[in-house]
Amino acid sequence: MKPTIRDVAKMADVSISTVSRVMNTPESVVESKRIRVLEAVEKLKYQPNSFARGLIYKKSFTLGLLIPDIENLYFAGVIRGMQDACIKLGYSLMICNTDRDKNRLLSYIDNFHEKQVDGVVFASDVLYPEYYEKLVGCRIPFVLVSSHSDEFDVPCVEIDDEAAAYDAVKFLIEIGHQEIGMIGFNHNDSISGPPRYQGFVRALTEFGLERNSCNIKYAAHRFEHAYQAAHELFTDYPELTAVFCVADEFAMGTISYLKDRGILVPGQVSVVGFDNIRMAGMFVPKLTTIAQPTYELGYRAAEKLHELVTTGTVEIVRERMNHKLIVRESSREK
Amino acid sequence: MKPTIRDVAKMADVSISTVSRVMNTPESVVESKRIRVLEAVEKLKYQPNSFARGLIYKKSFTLGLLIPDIENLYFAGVIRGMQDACIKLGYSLMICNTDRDKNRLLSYIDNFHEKQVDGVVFASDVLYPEYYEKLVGCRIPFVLVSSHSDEFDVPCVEIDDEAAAYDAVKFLIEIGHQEIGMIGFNHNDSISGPPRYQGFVRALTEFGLERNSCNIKYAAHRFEHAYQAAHELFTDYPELTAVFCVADEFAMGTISYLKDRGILVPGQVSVVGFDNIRMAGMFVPKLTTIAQPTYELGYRAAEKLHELVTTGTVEIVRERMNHKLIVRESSREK
DNA sequence: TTGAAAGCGCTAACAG
DNA sequence: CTGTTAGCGCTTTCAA
Repeated sequence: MKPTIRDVAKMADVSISTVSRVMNTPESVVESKRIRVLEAVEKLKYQPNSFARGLIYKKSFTLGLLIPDIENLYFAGVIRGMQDACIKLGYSLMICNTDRDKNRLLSYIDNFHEKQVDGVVFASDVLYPEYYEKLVGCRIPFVLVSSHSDEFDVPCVEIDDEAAAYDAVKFLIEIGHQEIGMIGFNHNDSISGPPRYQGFVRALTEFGLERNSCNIKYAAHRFEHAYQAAHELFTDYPELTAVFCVADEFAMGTISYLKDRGILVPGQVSVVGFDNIRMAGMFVPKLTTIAQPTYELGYRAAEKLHELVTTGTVEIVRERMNHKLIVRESSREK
Repeated sequence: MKPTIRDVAKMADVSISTVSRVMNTPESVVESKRIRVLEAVEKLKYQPNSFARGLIYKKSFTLGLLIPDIENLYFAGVIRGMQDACIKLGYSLMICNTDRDKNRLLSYIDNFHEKQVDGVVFASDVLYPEYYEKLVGCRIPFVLVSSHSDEFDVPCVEIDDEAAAYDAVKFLIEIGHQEIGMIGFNHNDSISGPPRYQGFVRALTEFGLERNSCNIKYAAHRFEHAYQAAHELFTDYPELTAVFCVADEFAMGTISYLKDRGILVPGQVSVVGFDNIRMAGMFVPKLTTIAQPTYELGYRAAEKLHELVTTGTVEIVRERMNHKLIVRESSREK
């Protein structure tokens, strides 16, 4: 049996209130007793029971994180950032991978509710009304990371997807490409799909390249789909010399396809990715891409959630972080 | 305020015990009351407070998972498997990423202790005596995944690293390679380092190629280190036509290096990896590698831990799962 | 500065 | 079948 406060009290020959005091406000206990208690705590390896504490404080000091796909390296950074912030704030973290399954996500919320998490971070997916209502119904405060909601007024932290996509495409144009394609996220089940598409179109328009704005194929989230999308893209538009991919995985899938077709990257076609996942620098060729500050995104999201949980509100509802173009080997001047 | 059992009881006009019964043994309550209670539960979105429950059951129905590096895709599979097993078993999962930091790991154990997790899975790292003692001191049952301990008698589930490495090297030899090198894990801070090295040597010896057994460089866990190790390996042994890498990341780093040196893979040098992470099939060239059943490893580890937690012991202490050689494009006959 | 006692929300034994 | 009640381990008044 784990030792309880009573065991410690007995061993130190004091009352349980005294033990409780040394655990919480040690300065309010005379040194002699405090030392005895501390010794007993040490000897028994006593840890206050967090159930009993939770019952009283009505707080679990635990945060939840909902991510769509743990096999996507993008989230590893977010998790690390959130985890570090949690340590700093004295919270534990409960990470749940939904595999983009609605029911699974809903049942994780039930879980969070039951376990009384103090708040949850919802990552990088669209916040369907069902999710919103469930979270609100369970009275669980939450924030979004790499996502936002036009429909509901939910705090979030993300980058400016439109501007980032614009920068990527503008770069391609500035190094001389005139025939540019894109491999994007489906608009209906993705939050960053539309803004990245708009950024693509804006850059094109600005440089008088509107005719390119239909050179698009869509893929789900994995490189296999991007491989297929690249096939469709180059079948329909064989003249392309550059493609903007809204994810590094897509860029890898595209390059993989091009390689199988015998098309050189960046020799014949330039490819730029998005996210700057860790592998981007290891791919052959190394990826030119838009870097997202994933670690900081996660860190800020946790801080923001903490702010929401403790004060009941947040200063800035919609927070933006900076992206950055990183030029490596997968792109070349035309 | 979250509703309590009392609120439900009042609304349904029954006693709190009746509410408790419909939550736990519904068949022991007459239908009329049961329905009233269920309606009240629904209306109030009542969830039994898990602190109160935990206090009584002395169980948190939560398992902990300690992983060394969440940015390593190898663990994504393990996590998914464990998560699915947890859902099946009615447990929650608390994932902690140690970043291979001893103090961080130790403090996560404190955390687990405080949060009263019912057990923990320790992944893929060496179980130092400090860790073992702490876990035992906190009376937390635990199992190892992709790891084992010679020193302590701890249940574990892993593959046969020696045999897997042997298979990889044997494959290289059988397709005609005579000059083979290896990029391995350092032996002192890695659990699979020694057996994979032994498998390498055994295959070499069996085919009369012992002279190759010193063609080894070591790397830490990231591809950058493997890139460097590959540089050293080919500087010392330029005659090599094949290299066995103990991780897919190492294979990618090696290929990346070779590419930068202008050496063709698999044209001039064959490379085989280990793990079969998801990206292995997307790399250029696609990786020949040893596949580990990561999902199953995680799943079994959770089941095993559950067995340990509920029965106090496990049937099989050291459990082995099967690996499999997957031949793709990074290797070629000599 | 310290101890006794109430009570957080729930389950389970006990009576009825 | 159902209600009353005694704790689970802890924090926090309230007195002393």
